[in-house]
Amino acid sequence: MTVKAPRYHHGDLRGALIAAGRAILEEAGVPALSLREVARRANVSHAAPRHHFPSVRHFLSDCAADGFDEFTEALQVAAFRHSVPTEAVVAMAAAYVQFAGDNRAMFLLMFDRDSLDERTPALLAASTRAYACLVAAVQAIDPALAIDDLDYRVATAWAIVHGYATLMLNEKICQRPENPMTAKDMATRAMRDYLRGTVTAGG
Amino acid sequence: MTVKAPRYHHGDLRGALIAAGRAILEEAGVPALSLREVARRANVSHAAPRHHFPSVRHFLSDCAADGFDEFTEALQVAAFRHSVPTEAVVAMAAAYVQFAGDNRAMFLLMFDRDSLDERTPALLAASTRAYACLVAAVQAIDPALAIDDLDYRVATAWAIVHGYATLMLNEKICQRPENPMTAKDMATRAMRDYLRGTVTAGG
DNA sequence: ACTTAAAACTTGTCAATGACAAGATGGGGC
DNA sequence: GCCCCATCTTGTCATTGACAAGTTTTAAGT
Repeated sequence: MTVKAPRYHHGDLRGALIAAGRAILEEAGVPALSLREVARRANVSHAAPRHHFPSVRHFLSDCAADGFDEFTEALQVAAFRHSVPTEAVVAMAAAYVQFAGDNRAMFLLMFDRDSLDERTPALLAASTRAYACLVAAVQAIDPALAIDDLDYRVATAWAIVHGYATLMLNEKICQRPENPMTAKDMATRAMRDYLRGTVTAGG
Repeated sequence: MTVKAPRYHHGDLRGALIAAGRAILEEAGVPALSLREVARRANVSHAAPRHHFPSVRHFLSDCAADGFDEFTEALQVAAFRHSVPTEAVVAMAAAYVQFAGDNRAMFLLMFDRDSLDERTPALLAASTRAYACLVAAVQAIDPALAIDDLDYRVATAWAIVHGYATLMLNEKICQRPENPMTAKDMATRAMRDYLRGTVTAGG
């Protein structure tokens, strides 16, 4: 990174704003994030973001799109390490909960419909890629499965990991400190149990 | 209800404020809910709520406590209709997703840690009752289960229904309109599959 | 019954926020 | 070399949560 003299035209203010937004999310969570705070971090006026994002909703949507991209990357890295389809899905489950724990505020934002505009192109594309990644992994277990059964299996696998992630982030899981099992451990075990129960039984 | 002449002292402003808050939640969702709007609905000044709730956080917590009470009631009604423990848990799963769909904003609020103060006595008590209700239903399936395995089973059952509920409320489920399965249908089926896989296999 | 303290409710104020309007600046197309 | 317009600015407004200080009613004590 070269030292930049402050110019009237930033050069890549849009990217800088998103980076600032993500930094705030990571450091202080969703409640601390405002367009004005983002502008302060980027050393621009409070109205500057408006020329790149029509509303705070659109700004958050583009931040979330960034998050979905990294999320998808993490899921794919986990899946690609395994050639057995069921093990790939189990690894994805672990990566899903891990990502949620490592990126609490971002994860909550990504699935907070009320704060986002789902029609934002970047968010739509990124979340679709993440979903496709999940579908592909589940379908690889049983490629000939009927479409309705596939829908159900994908939804259930997703619900298990998303439920664990959400409950964990809201401190509803692992309430007994003497239990060493983490939410990630349990989610992994749950995914294994589910796949064992349905796949071998011909769901 | 008798016609009330407007008095300086409301009589039960606290209750009226919570009722107003719940009405706003139902009609317009979380984003529309503010203490000032609640005060307007109750025909009191903008500072009146402050004498009953130290902050908006505490107000929302007491609203959420109300929600948890009705939630627990709905779960128990569903469970009590079945004498077979596994069927009771399956019925609770259906009731869980049903409640989330019927009370979207309230459900989202109930599990939004960032908006609540979990130490609020009413909320703490109400959410604990809901959790105890879930634990009891799952434990009834296999009363002799080791504590760690029970923890895991409760968490997984919870994650399945909570995952389905959360994904449904954020419009991540049932994206193909030609699939007639609702999130509630799938959650019920998933709970059945999970219990069949683990319970008969001896956890 | 009368006094008085406190609870309940009021108006007024402040800083922060999102959104908008209108002006200043400077880079790129011609 | 000149102008256009994207980019960034300052200024403003309504809304919100929180707080301060004053007013009205209830209720407790004598």
